[in-house]
Amino acid sequence: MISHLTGRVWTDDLSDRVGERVELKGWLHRLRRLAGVSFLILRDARGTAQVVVQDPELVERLARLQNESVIGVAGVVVAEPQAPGGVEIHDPAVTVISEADEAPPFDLYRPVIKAQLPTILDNAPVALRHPRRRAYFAIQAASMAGFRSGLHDLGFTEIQTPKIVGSATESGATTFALDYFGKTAYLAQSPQFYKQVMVGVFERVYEVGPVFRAEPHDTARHINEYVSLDAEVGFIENEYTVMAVLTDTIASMLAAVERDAAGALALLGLELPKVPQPIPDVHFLDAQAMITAATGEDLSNEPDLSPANERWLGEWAKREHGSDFLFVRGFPMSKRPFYTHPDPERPGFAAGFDLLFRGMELVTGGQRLHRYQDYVDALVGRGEDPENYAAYLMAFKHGMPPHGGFAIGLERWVAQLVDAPNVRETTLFPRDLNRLSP
RNA sequence: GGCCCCGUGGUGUAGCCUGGCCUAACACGCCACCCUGUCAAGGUGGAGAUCGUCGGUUCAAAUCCGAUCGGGGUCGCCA
Repeated sequence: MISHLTGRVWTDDLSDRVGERVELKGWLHRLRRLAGVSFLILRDARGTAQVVVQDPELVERLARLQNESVIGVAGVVVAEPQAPGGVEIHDPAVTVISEADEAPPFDLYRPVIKAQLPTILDNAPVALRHPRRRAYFAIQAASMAGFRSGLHDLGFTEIQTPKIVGSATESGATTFALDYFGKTAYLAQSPQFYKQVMVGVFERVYEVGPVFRAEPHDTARHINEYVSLDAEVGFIENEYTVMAVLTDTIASMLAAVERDAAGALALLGLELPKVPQPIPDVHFLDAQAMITAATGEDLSNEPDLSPANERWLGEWAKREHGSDFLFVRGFPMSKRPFYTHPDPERPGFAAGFDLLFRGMELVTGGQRLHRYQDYVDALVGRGEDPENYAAYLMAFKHGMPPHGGFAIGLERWVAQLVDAPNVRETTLFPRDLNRLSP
């Protein structure tokens, strides 16, 4: 069976095979009929190839096929300056592997799909075949690979933690409840507790997996199921250790995108951002003060940054530091979850950070509490019963080092990277308030 | 969830404010034919929508009003 795969020639290999007779397989991207010659554009997972068809009978056969029919083309690779990419297939024999029943709802062979986002999403199984859309997900795949390899190289171990959990983890964030053999269970909104527990095992762990948020938000940057790139590391000095790991990780992701998704970058005409060493950082209070000084907006009672504030800071970082990235440290403890470690020098503020990427919150991270008694105090202080967190707290009762970590929103990362105005564009099959299918 | 906006053939739009000439227009796709090299090909012709749904106003509604369903933007919140 493997020989069927290894014998396959991809469209992006043709320039190395001039003069050879090869067999391509793929989709009928477009047939351009002219009087004396016709051009069949075949698309496979790697790109497209131009096939020159002169036999009138073959043209007639092809003309009866709808676009997206699956075909095999055997022919000779010829160097031809007039052809897109400099090579084309001559003297073709075409086999129809699987005929498409209908024309696609929109043209896949145009530079961009001319349809609105809801139409594109409703037709995702076809829309994703468009080279530009496919490029987004090639970048996504490369980003995940870079996240994994970067952390692996730093001695991290990949883990997989349960997505069906018995109790709503972080109070506040809304969870999806489900029936679990007659008991109520929840879809995990974060691997937070488990990855911390696993620091007691591997010291350095990461996870790539889905998280579920039942918040009824309906914005261009929220979806209800997304991929979280999580990491957690033990024996840190403070949040700056975590920020350094994150900075390395982002750099690894970008390096992987540059290496593995070069074709996608070229197609999209993208320039990758540089990761400054170190990424500039600003304290929450200083950030607010700058915004107030610049805009006159009174933020003195705001415990958080608004999307508009984040955009302002993104522009500031670009202007003042030439950076697409900016750390904002020291958010008020009141807005952070109970496991957050306070800044020893400013106890009302967290030893944690958000990473803004081009003016959007991309990552949240920081140092966590690590002493059992601190957890009990934090929970009681928030009116929660530590008993409800017994399994989680067991790790701390039995000794945990100072540790911290972060979580990157994968779809947001790609959306910012490719300058997509809506995170749904960089989600294969987005789940939101109104969309459960496809 | 609050506020704002939108809903016209397969797709994207025009028309709506200033009801009637709309038996609804344009572009792309689709179908037919033409054109020795296209590459978002080009040309000619054709099919395809009773204008989200329900109700109201009016001699007359895609166009005005109400309800309802669907969608978009923004804010809260977050990744």
